Amino acid sequence: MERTLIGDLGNHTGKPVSISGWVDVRRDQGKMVFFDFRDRSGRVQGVVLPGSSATEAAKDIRNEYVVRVEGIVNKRPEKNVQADRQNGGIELEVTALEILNASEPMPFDISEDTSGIDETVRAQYRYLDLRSKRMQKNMRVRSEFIRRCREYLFSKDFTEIETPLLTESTPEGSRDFVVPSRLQPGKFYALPQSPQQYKQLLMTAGFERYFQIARCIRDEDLRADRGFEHTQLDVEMSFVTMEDVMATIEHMVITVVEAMGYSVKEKPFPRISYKDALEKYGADKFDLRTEEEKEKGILAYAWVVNFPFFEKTKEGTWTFTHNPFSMPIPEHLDWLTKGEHIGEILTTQYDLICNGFESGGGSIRAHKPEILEAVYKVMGFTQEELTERIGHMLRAFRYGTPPHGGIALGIERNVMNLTGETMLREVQAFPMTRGGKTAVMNAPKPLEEKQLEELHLSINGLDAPKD
RNA sequence: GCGGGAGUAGCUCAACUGGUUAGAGCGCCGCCCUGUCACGGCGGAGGUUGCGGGUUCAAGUCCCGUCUCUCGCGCCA
Repeated sequence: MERTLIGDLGNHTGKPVSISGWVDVRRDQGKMVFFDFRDRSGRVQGVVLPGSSATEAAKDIRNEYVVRVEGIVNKRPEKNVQADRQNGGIELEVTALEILNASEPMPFDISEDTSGIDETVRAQYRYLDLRSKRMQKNMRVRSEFIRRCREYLFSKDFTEIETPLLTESTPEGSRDFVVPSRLQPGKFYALPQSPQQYKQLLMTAGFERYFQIARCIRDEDLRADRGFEHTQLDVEMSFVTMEDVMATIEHMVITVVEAMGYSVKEKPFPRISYKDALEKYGADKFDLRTEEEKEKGILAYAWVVNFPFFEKTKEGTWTFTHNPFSMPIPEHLDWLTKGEHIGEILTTQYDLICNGFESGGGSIRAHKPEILEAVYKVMGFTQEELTERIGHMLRAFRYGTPPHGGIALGIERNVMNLTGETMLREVQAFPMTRGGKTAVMNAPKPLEEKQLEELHLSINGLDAPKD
């Protein structure tokens, strides 16, 4: 018999069906045994009546066993109807029970919110943690958010393009994760901190509208809302102004979150300058919701603009505040190329704020070599240094690179706002611990001697603990 | 790298100023139960108190070291 999803059983009243799934809970009454069966679509109560051919099997079955069940969908007797529950008006009269796989007792209770369970235990059994209702919901919200963004961007003629994971170190970025090269002894790849340079090169390549669900990897210490790996919705567009990018993204975000059933506090999104934000809220991130709106799960977006391009370092030299590949606002372009009023130059950067988090950020980019060069010269790079670091970008800009700009939205930050989670790990399937240990698997680990040899590496007296 | 919190049964926690055999709830195992829905009742098993030293007649408790988890700071174009 063909499998019916539990969520669809209501359409099969009075008929024989077969379902497959997990035993959510067993309630053994002696002569009668009740089960709640669960699959991806929901739950239903099963009854094994006295004298049923399934009675013997029912005695062996425990919670979280995987079973195939045959039975008849019956309407519940009036007094047993559970109106507030899925399938509360029906139950499955079990005629056959097949154990597809047994299960040991759960190491912790997955029938309720697991956020109180020790993180080490949750990480070790992440596949069980993910069975819990809240984690299932978080992963599904994440999937739907990504799906709807994709659909929106496809509808606006964007092309989805993947960029390399094995690449070159980012100039002046955060610390790189590096991968030793086997074919080029003593040389290393860096994992991307973002697809920034590649997506600009895709504008040179003439795609005009690009996006990618891009993994970004940075070797900086972890926080509740920050991991080694995160995913961003990376977007870049040609022939656009700040207004064009902001309008596109604003419309996408509103379309996506409203389709998911959320309410947006203010449309169009309010805008505030960096200077005013600091004066008004004391930070460039702020929460515009009232207490009541927080409870209702309303999303309060805002744009922050007019950031300074440069700031002084501790050593007294200049560095960029957001992105060295950005363009200054048009009125300040002259200052940049002449190297004047450095501290007063404003960048085309726009940050999207939502409920107190930075939801995304982007800018109009430098698309002419002399502008990018000017930025690096302000930061004290010599001609040789900047040729070494960004020569490939300067060259590309000499071959008809169109004016362009873009943005990146942090997927986890956005899903956190949608689900009300405050921990990054709660919206990632297999997150790391704060000490950098992977969920379930035991990475990082020492390499085998043979692997080290192939990579032309030695542990060189490095104290590598043996597991 | 720095500072705070935590580590006791499978899970969540308790155990006073150091003092009987380290307890409870849930879970687990066994028996009973024909309408339960977090079913219920009775009984039972389960502990290297993270690890290693030290002080003491006596350490879960005090001291030193160490590991792990976690929150924050530094860091994070």
